[in-house]
Amino acid sequence: MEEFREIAVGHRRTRRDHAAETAEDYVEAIASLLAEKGICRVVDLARRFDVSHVTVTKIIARLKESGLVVSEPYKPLELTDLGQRLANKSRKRHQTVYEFLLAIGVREAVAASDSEGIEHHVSPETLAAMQEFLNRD
Amino acid sequence: MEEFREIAVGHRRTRRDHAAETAEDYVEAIASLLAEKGICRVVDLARRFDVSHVTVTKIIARLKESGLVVSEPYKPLELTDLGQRLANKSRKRHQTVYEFLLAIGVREAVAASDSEGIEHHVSPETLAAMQEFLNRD
DNA sequence: GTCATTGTGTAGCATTGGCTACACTATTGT
DNA sequence: ACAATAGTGTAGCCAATGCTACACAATGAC
Ligand SMILES: [Mn+2]
Ligand SMILES: [Mn+2]
Ligand SMILES: [Mn+2]
Ligand SMILES: [Mn+2]
Repeated sequence: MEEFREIAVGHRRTRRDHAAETAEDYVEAIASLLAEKGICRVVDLARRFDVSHVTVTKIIARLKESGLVVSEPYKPLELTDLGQRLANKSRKRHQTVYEFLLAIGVREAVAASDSEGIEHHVSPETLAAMQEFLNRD
Repeated sequence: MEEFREIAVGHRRTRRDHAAETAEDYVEAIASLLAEKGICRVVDLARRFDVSHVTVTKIIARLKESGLVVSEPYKPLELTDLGQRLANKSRKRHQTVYEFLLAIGVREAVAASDSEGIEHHVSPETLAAMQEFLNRD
C-alpha cells in the first residue's frame, strides 16, 4: 500500500506547476501585448496582472536570467525565441482549457476566470482528452 | 474595451485560490489520516506532502490561528468544526474533479496528479457543470 | 531502568511574490 | 524650453513555503 507515495507525487507535481506558472502567464501576456499594440512595457503587465510595477520588474529580472525575456533599462520588453515558444504553447493550452469549459456549459466570464488557474495544472494527456472532447462534440 | 480589467480579475482570482490552497489540502489530508488510522501527526503530513516536518509545523501554526486545527505540543492534530467542514467540502470537490477527468478519458494516475492542482481553481459553477456531466454520462 | 528510535520544536536561511516610498528618466503638451 | 505626466529603478519591508542543523520529548525494546 504505497498510496502516500502516489499522493506525494501529486503534490510534488502541483508545486512544480506553480513554479512554472508565473513564467507561463508572463510570456503569454507579453506576447499578447506585443500582438495587440506592438509594444510591451512594465506598466502594461502591472495593469494586466493587477500588481505593482515593482513586482513586475523583479519577475522580469528572473525571466531574463531564464532566457525567456530580453530587456534594457527604460526600453520595452521583448521575448527570446525560447520565450515565444513557451508563450505559444501556453496560449494554446489556455485556449483549449477555456473552450473546454465553455463546452461543458460554463459561462464565459467564469470559464475565463477558472481557466486562468486550471491551465497550469493540465498535463499533456489531459489536454489531449480535452481536445478530443472538443473535436468529438 | 475593458478586457484587461477582466483579465486582471482572473489573475486576482487565481492568487486568491492559491492562498486558500494550502489550507484546503492540509485539512483534507488531516481528515483523511484521522479516518484511516484515527490519529494524525506532523510527520504523517510531512510524508504525505513530501516536505520536511518543519514546513508542516509552520503551516499548522497558521491553520491554528485560522481556527481550522487544534493542537498542543507533542500531541496529535485535530480539526475544529470549521476545519472538518472545509475538509468535507474539499474532499468532495477533489473527488468530483478526479472522477470527471476519468470520465473524459484520462488515466487514473494522471487524473490523480492533475486533480491535485486543478481542484483549487474550480469554481462552484464549473464544479456543478462537472457533476452534471457525470450524472448525464 | 536505560538506550535507541521516533517525533517535535526552534533557529536560521533562501526564494518567490507581494507592497510603499522615493528618486530618476523619458515623453508629451503648450 | 520647460513643466507636467508617465514610466522605470531601487531600497527596504512583509508573508508564505521551502530547507538543514540541532536540541529536546516521548515511546518502545530489552
Ligand atoms: Mn494563461
Ligand atoms: Mn494562468
Ligand atoms: Mn494552482
Ligand atoms: Mn490539492
